Amino acid sequence: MKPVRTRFAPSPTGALHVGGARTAFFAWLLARHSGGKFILRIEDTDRERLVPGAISGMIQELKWFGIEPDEGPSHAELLQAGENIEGIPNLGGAYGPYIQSLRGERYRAVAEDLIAKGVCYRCDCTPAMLEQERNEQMARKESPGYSGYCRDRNVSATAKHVVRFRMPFKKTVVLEDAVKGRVVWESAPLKDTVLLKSDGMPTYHLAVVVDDHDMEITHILRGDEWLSSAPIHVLLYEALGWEKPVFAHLPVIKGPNGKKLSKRDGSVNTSVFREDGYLPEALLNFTVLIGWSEGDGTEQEIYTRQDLVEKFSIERISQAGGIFDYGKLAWMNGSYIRALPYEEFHQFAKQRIEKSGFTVPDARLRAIGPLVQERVKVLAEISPMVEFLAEKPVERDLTQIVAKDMTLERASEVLGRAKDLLGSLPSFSHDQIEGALRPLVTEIGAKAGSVFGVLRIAIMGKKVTPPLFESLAALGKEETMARIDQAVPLVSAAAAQP
RNA sequence: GUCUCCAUCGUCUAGCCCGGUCUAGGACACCUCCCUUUCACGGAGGUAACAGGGGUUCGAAUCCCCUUGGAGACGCCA
Repeated sequence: MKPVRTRFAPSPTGALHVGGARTAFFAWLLARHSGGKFILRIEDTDRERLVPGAISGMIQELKWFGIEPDEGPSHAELLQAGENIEGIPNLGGAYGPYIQSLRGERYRAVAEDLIAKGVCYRCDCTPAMLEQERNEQMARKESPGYSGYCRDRNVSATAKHVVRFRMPFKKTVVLEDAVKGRVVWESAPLKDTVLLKSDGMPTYHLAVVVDDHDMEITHILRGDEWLSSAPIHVLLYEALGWEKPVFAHLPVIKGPNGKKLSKRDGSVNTSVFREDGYLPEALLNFTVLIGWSEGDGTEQEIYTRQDLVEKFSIERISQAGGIFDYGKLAWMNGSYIRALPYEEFHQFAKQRIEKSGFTVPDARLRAIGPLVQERVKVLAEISPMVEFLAEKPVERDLTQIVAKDMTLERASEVLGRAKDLLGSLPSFSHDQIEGALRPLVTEIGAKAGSVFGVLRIAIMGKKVTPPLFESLAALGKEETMARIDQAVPLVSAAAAQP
């Protein structure tokens, strides 16, 4: 049994997408599960769509998820490709370079070999010719594809040309896919695909086959969208006399509308989820569960990275695509946040507050933090929830005070009484505050929610806040009294309005 | 248009390969109730699915065929 080697092979045309991330997770999980290697390879053969910084970005995003490839672009390679290496691990490995644009010679050599074998041929048709051909085919309602005009023209190697695969006229191509099962194609409609572009760069089809072979990849895990070009790859392996790796085509992740997940559906880039305050463990857990299930009858939904590594298997990958349910992700993320040791949550809270541009004394935050921790689903919700602790003026929407059993007049009374009650407290603990305020409810004769609601608005400026007594205790007596004093005239004035 | 893949609650899925134990299980969401100072958390219930039609069989969510629906591919993009 050969040691397992899997790879994630993104093209650096943008940021890491959750779909791509899940492909990476599956490949990484399989490698870790079987004690094999996980390789990162960059497929940057399209010079036009290349986005500077994308390679470093990919590596950083994977790192955020706690995934560091066993092999991948070294610093030297990154530099050659014009990438930044600051804060980027120096991967490297025995099968490099791991950036395809650095391996051009190898592909060209294989292409020459293929031409010599008669499997491929040179073609000098211009893009304009091809487009016209395609349009005519479409007009005739035929399936579009290259006619094979240059097949036997022996186009000179010195002319500007591409190299095409000579698709057999009649051949049955069979792929035993690890998730889809046996898939069969007839070669005829497959057409003569370009393998080497006129700029000397390989297309995906050539590069992927050559690299997976050269890098001794044993399992190709990739998105469903590649299934239709798999027969080309199978034929290439056969023509080259190379042993095929295991293919596993992963079910797609769809948006809520059932179509391919796109920015319109919500966040798609992992960096955006990070900024919103999703935890990497939660996002990983969630995405892995789209298209994979343990399936032993347990009701488990929350899996640690280690659980996943132990339990993952290619056999349990499902065939049908799944919709990315943002709501369920939010639930799961909240569950991960609640499970955090408080100190960790505290640090996250401090970072978030700092980013929001206000300051909260650490003692105040610490007093209320645990209550906030069980209330947020994403880290971004922390700041608005603790903003009342900041040393800055409170903005109050007094209209929110009014309820079925609460008027502004009565609110004035509530505030006046609360001021007396709280003001005479020797210490400002949760119990003391509750002891003082509880009797006020019966005294006023309104629902507890309404009475305490008045205090929430007056002191914290919001109707929905962490629990009142804890909040006041966190604020401290001095600040609480000051805020009541500020609110009293405002409420009286509002009550006096017609 | 051609090719390929897919099809269990609204969503993620278990069950399907090895038909009976499935009056189809879990989770998210939703609804009700409990807890309760708001919001959450937690707890107890509830609504909700085998796409349709034919076979095969004593028996089908499970096997076969067809239909329908959905998705992807058909580029000197990956």
